[in-house]
Parts: sequence; structure tokens; C-alpha cells
Amino acid sequence: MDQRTRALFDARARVMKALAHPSRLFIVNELGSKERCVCELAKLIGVDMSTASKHLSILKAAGIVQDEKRGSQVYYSLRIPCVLKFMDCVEAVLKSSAEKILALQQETAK
Amino acid sequence: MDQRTRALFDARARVMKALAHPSRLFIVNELGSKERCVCELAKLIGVDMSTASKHLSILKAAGIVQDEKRGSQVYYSLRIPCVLKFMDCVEAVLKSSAEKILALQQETAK
DNA sequence: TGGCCATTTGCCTATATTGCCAAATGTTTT
DNA sequence: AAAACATTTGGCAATATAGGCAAATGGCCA
Repeated sequence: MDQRTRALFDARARVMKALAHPSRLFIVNELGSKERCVCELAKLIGVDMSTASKHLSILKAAGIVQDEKRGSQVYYSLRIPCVLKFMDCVEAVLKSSAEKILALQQETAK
Repeated sequence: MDQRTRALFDARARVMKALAHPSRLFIVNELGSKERCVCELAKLIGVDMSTASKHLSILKAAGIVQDEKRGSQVYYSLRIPCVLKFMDCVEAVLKSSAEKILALQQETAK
């Protein structure tokens, strides 16, 4: 893999990494329907506000969300909504895995 | 977030995590055009074969690829091809980030 | 101004990930 | 059977990630 290719996949992996955490996937999902402030998201997830803030800063650094300060609150929203569409394919992977496990069990039971 | 929701997002994150590494994204990309054995992928990426094998086992455990042993070689192929489509959106994120940085630079230069 | 709330940042510990080497396993060939 | 090759696995050290607490910052209101 040459230097140029490596840089390309490093950049892509940085974006994927930002999404590769349950709380951050939950955040992206929430922001898909409406913008939210940090304290709302922290409550919804059930973590410390500082933890939620850090997850949001990771998503922001990756270019996935954007923030807007209004009064004393910071509202986050999706910057690139197509990430929401990842979940259909992820669910297909999960479904397919579940079916495979089921098939193996029935194989064993024979 | 209730137990059920947490389990859902944990499962999704496990799949995303499997994809969140430059070598593994490269592998998925390669397998998009044709199946490959471990040694080919190791050479293409430029890592030890044991390293490539571990990456492949992570992708396999996530349900993204499948393997088939033929002779002394193990050929891996994409099990769920829709993951290839993630890259368009990831590129959109990267492009948008690049444009934002450019805009900020021009702002500063004023 | 003082107090309260929302947010961010620093710090710290626990845990997870990465990638190499070496060893174990299985396959093909001579 | 031995040598050669492909793959996987275990061990290990370096590095990265996660999340809570406490402190710092900034806005709002009495």
C-alpha cells in the first residue's frame, strides 16, 4: 500500500472510528430527528455530561456533527445526514449473523 | 437508554468497530472486486501475515466477510457487500471537512 | 455582584487495540 | 518422511480509548 493509499484509508478510518461507539451511534440516531443540547443527550444516554461532551467533540472533529451555542446551551445537529443510512446495512450484517448462528445450531441438533 | 436500546446500539457498534481501521477498510475495498487469500492481502497492505489474519478474523467475527479454505490457502470474500457503499458517505464527510477548513483559512486571511 | 446552570477541559485509572515475533497446525511437494 | 508454504494462535509491549470526578469558563437571573 503506497503512501497515498494509506493516507486515504487512514482518513476514512478516522471517520468510521468516530462512529464506532454505542453512545455515539445513539447520538447520531437522535440527531437524525432533531437537534439536541449536551445535557439532553447526556440524560438520554445515561452518562455524565462531560462524557457526552467528549463524545460530541469526537463526532465534531470527524466532521459528522456541528454545534451552535444558544444562550448557555450548545445545540448539536447532524452535518452529514447520510451517515444515518449506514444502519440499514449494519442491521443486514447483524441479521445475517443471527441467521448463520441459527443454522449452525440446527445443524448441530440434527 | 434502556437495556434493550443499549443492546441494540452495542451490537451496531461492534459491526462499525470492525470497519474502523485503515487496514480493514482496505481489505473490504479489495474484497469488493474479488476474493483474496490472506497472503495476498498481507502483501498488499504491507503487514505480517499474522496481522492480516487477525484483521480478517475481526471482520469475520463481525459477520462482514466469510472464508473458504481451498488447499493450503484460505480465501476471504465479502459476505455483505452493502458495506462498500459506506465509503461514498465517508468521502462526503471528508470533503465537507476539507471545505470547512478552507473556508476558515480564507476567513483568517481577510 | 453572587449564585446557578451548561459546557468544556484536565487528570487519572481501567480497559481495549495493534502488530510483531515465535510457535503450533495443516497442506502440498519432493 | 522431510522440507516448504499458508494460516492461525499465544504472548507481549506500546498505544489508544472510555468515563468519572473536579476544576475552569461563560451565560443567565435575582
